[in-house]
Amino acid sequence: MEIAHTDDGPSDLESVAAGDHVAVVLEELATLAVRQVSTPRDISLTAVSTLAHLDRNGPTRLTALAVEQAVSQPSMTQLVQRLEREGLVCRRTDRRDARATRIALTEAGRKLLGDRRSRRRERLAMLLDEMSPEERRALVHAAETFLPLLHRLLAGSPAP
Amino acid sequence: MEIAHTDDGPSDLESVAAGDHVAVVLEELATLAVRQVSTPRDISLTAVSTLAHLDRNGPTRLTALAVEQAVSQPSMTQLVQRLEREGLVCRRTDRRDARATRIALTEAGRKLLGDRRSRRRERLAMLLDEMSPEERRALVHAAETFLPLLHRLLAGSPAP
DNA sequence: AGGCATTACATAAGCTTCCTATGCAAAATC
DNA sequence: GATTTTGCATAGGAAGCTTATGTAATGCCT
Repeated sequence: MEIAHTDDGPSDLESVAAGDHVAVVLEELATLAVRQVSTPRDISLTAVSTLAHLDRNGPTRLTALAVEQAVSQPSMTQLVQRLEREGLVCRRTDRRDARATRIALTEAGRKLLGDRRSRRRERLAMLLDEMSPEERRALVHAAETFLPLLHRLLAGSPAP
Repeated sequence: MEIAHTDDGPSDLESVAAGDHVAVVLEELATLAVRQVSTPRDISLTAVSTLAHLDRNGPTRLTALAVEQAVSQPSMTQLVQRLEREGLVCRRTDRRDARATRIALTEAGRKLLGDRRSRRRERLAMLLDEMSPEERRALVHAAETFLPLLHRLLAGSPAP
């Protein structure tokens, strides 16, 4: 293969070496995350993520939600129908555009998010409580260092 | 709520504070990982993970694979049938136990894993190549610090 | 204003991957 | 040797996603 973009030969070698390290970590990380997240207790990942978006950004159009969650528009239609049936969101027809509907979080939806957050918070606190204060500080620091770098890394990554 | 386990009051408070930080990072991490991973390019996550297990551990019983991947036995039966149809694994009946079948990786399966790895390796190297050497080193260091701590954190976590 | 393309969403049909319930043969146990 | 257990297969079904298509409202253009 010929990756001949610029003249940074040595940098490229370093990148490969670093990649071997990072790849292992990323793989494990992905496995952990998927194991933790992709086992829906009662509601799907996309559903929670959508509710969270509505909580942060207020009423949003269906198509915008689909783009945000990187799913097709029909998928989001289905999801919203489910969430509406469960009383977690409600639709408001846009006054200015009779085609569009603005999806909004209901009180029940907000409560569900809150409950999930506090449960996770408790659980995490219990786990952290079993670590020593040094470990805890180290974890917080490592997490805060790692995340922006990971974002930086994936910044140039094309959409999957 | 009353979490009155021992007398480590101040530690508990610290845990909650740390948890708030870590939770944000973990959430983002999970989102990134899921976005990257759970979009199967050509083969499902469980499939790849199963192949990887076979590559590391050699021929394995179907039930053991199911436990390993945390799916039901029928699901694993289906998955193995698919993988077999695609020529990625083969079944060998156990000589000592006529009920059992040992699932083994074929050459094609090993090749698929290798191809995936080298592709990922290239991609990661390209991404890392756009970072400065300092950023690269920082990322490697952060990753290596973060992972063991995360493992330590999840050690006491019950199975989801 | 009328005609046409575009936009926002809904519906239909199908795929993948998982599940539970059940069946059956080989092995283990008594 | 009869019964239970184990290892796997099959049947039937649900969740969540997809593409293809339909429909109504809007914007644009002459």
